[in-house]
Amino acid sequence: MANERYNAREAEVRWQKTWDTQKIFQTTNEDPRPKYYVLEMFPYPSGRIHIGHVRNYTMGDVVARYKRAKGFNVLHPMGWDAFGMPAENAAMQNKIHPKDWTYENIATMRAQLKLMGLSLDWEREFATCDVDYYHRQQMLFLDFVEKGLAYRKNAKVNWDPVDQTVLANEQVIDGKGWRSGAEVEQRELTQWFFKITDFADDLLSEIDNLTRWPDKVRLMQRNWIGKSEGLQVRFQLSEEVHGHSEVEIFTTRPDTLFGASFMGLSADHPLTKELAKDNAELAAFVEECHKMGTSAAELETAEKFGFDTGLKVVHPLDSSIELPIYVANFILMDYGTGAIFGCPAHDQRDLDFARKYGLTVTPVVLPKDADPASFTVADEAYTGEGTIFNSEFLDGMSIDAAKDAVASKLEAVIIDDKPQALRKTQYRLRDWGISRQRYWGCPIPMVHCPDCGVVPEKKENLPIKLPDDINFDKPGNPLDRHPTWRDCTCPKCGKAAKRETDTMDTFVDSSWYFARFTAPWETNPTDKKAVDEWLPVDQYIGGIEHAILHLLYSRFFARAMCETGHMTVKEPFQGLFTQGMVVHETYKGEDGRWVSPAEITVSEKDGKRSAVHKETGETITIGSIEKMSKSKKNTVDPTDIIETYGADTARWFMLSDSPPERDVIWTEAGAEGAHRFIQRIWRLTLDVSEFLDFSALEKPETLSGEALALRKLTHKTLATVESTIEQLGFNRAVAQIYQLVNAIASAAKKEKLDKDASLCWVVDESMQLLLLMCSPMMPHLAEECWSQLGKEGLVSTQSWPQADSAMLTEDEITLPIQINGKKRGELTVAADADKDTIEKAVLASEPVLKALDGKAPRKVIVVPKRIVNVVI
RNA sequence: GCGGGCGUGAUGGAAUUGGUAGACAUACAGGACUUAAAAUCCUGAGGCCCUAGGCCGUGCGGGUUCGAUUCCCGCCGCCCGUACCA
Repeated sequence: MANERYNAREAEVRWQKTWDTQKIFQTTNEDPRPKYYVLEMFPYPSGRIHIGHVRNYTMGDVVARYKRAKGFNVLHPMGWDAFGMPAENAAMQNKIHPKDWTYENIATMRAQLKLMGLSLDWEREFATCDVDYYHRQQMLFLDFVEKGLAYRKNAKVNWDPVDQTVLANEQVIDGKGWRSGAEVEQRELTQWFFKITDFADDLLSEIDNLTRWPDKVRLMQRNWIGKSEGLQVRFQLSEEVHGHSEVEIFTTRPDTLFGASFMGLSADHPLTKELAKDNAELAAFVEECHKMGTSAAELETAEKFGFDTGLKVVHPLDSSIELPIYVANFILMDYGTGAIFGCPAHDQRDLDFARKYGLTVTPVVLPKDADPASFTVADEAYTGEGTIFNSEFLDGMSIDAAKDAVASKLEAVIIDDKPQALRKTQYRLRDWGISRQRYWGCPIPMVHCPDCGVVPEKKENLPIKLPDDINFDKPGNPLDRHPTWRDCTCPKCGKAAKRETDTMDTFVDSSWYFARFTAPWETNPTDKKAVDEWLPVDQYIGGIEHAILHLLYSRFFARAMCETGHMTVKEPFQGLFTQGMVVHETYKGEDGRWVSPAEITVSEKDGKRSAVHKETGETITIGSIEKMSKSKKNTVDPTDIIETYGADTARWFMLSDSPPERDVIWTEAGAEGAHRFIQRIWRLTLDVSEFLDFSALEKPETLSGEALALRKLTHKTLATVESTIEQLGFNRAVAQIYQLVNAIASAAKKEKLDKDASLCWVVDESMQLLLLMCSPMMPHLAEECWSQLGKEGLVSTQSWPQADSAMLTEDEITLPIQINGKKRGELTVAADADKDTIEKAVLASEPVLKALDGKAPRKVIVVPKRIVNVVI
């Protein structure tokens, strides 16, 4: 065995330079070969790359390199999702300008990424905070305004009354502002929205065609859009109040109308607002409702409260019944009409509410086999199937029939020239609020003119640049208090006017960057020819946390960009893969402070792992495995890993073991194991280059013994690696490669090779195929070994090899024999043996004869090429 | 609360998608080489029972099936999203 160690640090930089000077990863739009667009979700420039990035970008890089070898013109770009709150937080805490902070981070992270040897086209790089980029985003915004896809309306925000500023949901902790600790209030502001609901139906139905998306993501998007068929019903008030004579509700369960025991209004319902004007108690209740954050999780887990208005509505199907009207904190103004009827027996929230306020609970859906006389609902609402009862003319109907009967009946009732009820399709999806009262985002290019109102800025006046001379000494939006930035002239009448100071949600930036990558130099947002050729992205890779919002917003943007003539592809991502997180153990010192993995040494004794501080010797407690985070200090810096072991080790480890869609635990041992394997391939390469006389190799006519076995294994491995990479099952590809290396290593012994010329040829072929297979995953090592073996050119530019189909078939196969479903033996038969032959052989086999003991089997199940089961 | 997912040896996981559970790797133990260590190579191993051999075993409890890690129902635990974190 050769002893020279592979010097990854030296070799990796050298090969990166070679790829760079030969520009082999730069992509031109004019290339005639079939295109393949592989994209990983671009990073937020938080400061340094983390292992999660390494995992994400390695996966994409394997696909990019593999597809390049397969003959595709591959687009594999990189950029920065560079606007957002952390830059402003850094500005407040460290007195650094958000722009400087961001671009410094980008420089650091770019340098880190370059060490990984990713096959990226860096010529196309941009950051969303580049004026060039947000200039084009402002153009898109104006086009959206023109098409009615952007508009203004009121919406609620989290308001910090002490800091006098709008808070993000994550800045609200237990209902209090994170900085001031003040109780957060809901406030209404006029804000900009994108009309994503215009596309609700298309966004929903096209999910069916996203066959290369994970089912779970498709399901989540369907549920998010939340299409439901229901009935909008007008309930008449028993007496007119403030000019209101009725309240309209939306329900998906009109079949349960006879189980209604109350009506519920949102705290923001127009009637609630009217009533609160001269009802101090109600006004106080509404204010109480507003002392909550705006996030759904918070609203829905909060205890349910109601306020009895004392008003009544008349039951639409039985005028002798009157229902009380409550204002309740769990009814959202955003969904339906902001009013509901409560049927406690068949809705859990309504039931909780009814129990709290002592309202009646009348079941109207009878489960199958239940007794109508005794069926009651206690603490759990019945939401299942059944037959309608306690419901007059609906009794005995199925749920669906009753829904239809109620709809038909109320449609026919005319009040004030309008039917009392309308069948309606409702979506849970709401329009996308994009206004942010922050500095570090894309300015919304609109002007507020005292005479003309809200007017779009002229395109020729774009870009509306962010001013640099700002500070974060005071709370609130620096754009608001900038001495001059707001001042402008009205694009319509030319008089003095003010700029909009809201900036755009950073999700806007990431909703079209994939389109911009196809022609980042273009003066328009897109080069239509380029974008239509490159899109959709063939393989998009990123975290599951983006399953809904980012992906849905991007799908909306593609549609909106189609409507405004910027492209014609409406589904941006044809293939989607969601990778898991990288997690790590946590460590705590004696005083309970978090300690980073770099500060400690872990040892194992008698199966018990313990840790001590490297410098102080202090005992360290090993804690649970958690998502890597700065606050818990359980992060691993990829640059440290690359300096210690090299980029290929980091890449290989991130692909090994864990299925890519699942979380992976970063362990030092795992990294060392990956590194040992890299050294093993290098030693194997040195051995082979020493033992083989490459000039004397000749393809043998026939193969037998170990040479045949190795060649079969090599080609089978090639076929498997190919199919697993196609499925992004990298961990399985890795396991196959381990096995192949074990086999090559045992064949590549000097004494064996000296005796067997055909084995020499097979080993040479196996090594070449091995390196080609490894190249997408460990590209630097593959180059180094390729050149060590004296092969021509760069591995990175070789074509993907084709497996020899003659090597993939077996003459004989071994079938497991089961008796009563348990494995009791094996049977070797010809691969093409038919059922009868197998059955006869099985019945004559030793374990079966023994188990049957002269009796006849009850049943024999033969699954060709799989298994035989004898039932006794 | 709601929506989605995951759970297999000491550990990461594999299992041709209903057909031999534990491939491959990590950690561990023993051996070889070495003055020694590292590296490397070889060997062992799911648990239990005294062996032949057998029993148990894929979070827990049920079900469907000749056969279930895989499908169905109900629990438990953890994770993601929940519209202003990105």
